[in-house]
Amino acid sequence: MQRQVRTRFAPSPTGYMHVGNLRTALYEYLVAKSHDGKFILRIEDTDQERLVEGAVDVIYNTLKLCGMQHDEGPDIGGPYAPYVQSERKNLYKPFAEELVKKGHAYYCFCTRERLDALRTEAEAKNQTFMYDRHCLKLSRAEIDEKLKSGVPYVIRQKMPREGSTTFEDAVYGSIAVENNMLEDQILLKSDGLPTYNFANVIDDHLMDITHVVRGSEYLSSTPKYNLLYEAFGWEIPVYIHLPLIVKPDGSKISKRKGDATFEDLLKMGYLVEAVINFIALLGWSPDSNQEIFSLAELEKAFNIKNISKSPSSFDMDKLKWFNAQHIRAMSPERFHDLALPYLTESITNKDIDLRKVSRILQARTEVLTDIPSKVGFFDELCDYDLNIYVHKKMKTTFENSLSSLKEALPVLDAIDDWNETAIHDSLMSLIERLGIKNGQMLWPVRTAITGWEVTPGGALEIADILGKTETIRRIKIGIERLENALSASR
RNA sequence: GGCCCCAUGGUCAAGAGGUUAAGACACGGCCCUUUCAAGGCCGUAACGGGGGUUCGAGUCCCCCUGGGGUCACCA
Repeated sequence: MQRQVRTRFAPSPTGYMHVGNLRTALYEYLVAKSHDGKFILRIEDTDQERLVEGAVDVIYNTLKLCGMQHDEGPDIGGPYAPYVQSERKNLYKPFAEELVKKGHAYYCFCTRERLDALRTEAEAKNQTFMYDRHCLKLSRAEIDEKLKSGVPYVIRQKMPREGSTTFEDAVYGSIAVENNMLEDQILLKSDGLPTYNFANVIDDHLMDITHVVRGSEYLSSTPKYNLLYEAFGWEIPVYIHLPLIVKPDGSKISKRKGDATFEDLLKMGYLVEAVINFIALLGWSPDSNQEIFSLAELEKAFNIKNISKSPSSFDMDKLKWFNAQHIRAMSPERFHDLALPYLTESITNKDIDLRKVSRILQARTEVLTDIPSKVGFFDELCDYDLNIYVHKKMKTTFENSLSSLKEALPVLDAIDDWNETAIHDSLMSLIERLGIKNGQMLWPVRTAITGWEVTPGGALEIADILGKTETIRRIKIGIERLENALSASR
């Protein structure tokens, strides 16, 4: 019996969720769920200078919205509580001290000033700065003395000087790094809190995390973590480093550069499930050619071996397509619920049946925010350029448009039970009787009742939605305007 | 710059030595059609370069080039 798979999403509360982070969360969730494992949420807030109010709620909301319910976390507790690093603050120091005793770490009393000076100096010489191990040379007595007199200190990891460290990654394979490239990184900060680099190892071990999933930007610091696990004699987790999601220009998606966050995408009219579907396929591909996935389907299809190594770029066109696919696939009821707030932005006329508008819109909507600009003509008929009556392919002119409208008027007026079928039947038999092409009747009618060159839906659907009175009124306006134009030109 | 990673059409990507090098987005065309969509059909378009290994290389090795990541008392 193997250990139960446990993954963890360990964001720092920054107040927003960018898509790279969200994808990491998704893959962590999928790795766990595809193995019947547990998905844990842990908040990494050891940077006291970057605390953001309400930021943790953003994380909860996002996971909830996406349907990636965590099995353990700060809000719901669990056997490894607490799940917030700042609430675990007292737990890390003894581990750091243990490392000092074992000779894998040491106290460092260097001031920031000294470090900064060293760094500046190195930069001036165009060298890579690396801590000079100044405090490693301190004697036992000197250390005790400084400790006793309360000199601020940090604890640094002592890296081996020789040899190399190798680690295995489930997607990148075996990676080796020369130990002399590893800096004696800080484990415990002078405020007593651990750095991410330390806390993450301690917590992953304490919380029994079996698979560490994170972005490939952590690849280069992973050897240091391995050394830590080894120093403690702990079992090393499976590492799953994910290729980066980059922008179309190839650069990293970064916070603070105005790149769209998950929240932004929702505001832009994208669906949660479309975003999830899209990012699931950025860096992973299924065994089949299937492209449209629900979260539940992803849980079944996901596997670690199909994660790719190369970075992929976030293509809004493709996202838009996924969004359109999900919109088309949903029930008319759900689409209507989603569309409603956008519809009411440009339709205030209470006589318009918004449910019917939704129906003609569903196949024509790629993002929800497209909606308001598509339906304004329902609300009121604006002034329009008469030239739109003239359509080459429909073979329409001012003259035959006018005559079609005049013919249509009494026929429509005669309909008692105004509905799409009745309108259809009346107009179609009229067309047959007149012996003209459908377009020669329907194009002018649609033009007259909308005033727009392009509309969602055709003459019949729109006439039905507008209602008899309004349809007739608009056709009369069309007739009048066309007559005026024709008599003026004579 | 040091170290690490990556490299198939514009984009996402299949491909695990022998394929006419899938599929999708975007783009173009055609069909359907009362506009626009949706849908259907068709098309343009790729293995970065050079050396090896092999009967045979997109697939394996090396070099180059290009791109990215990382070098904090941030995570």
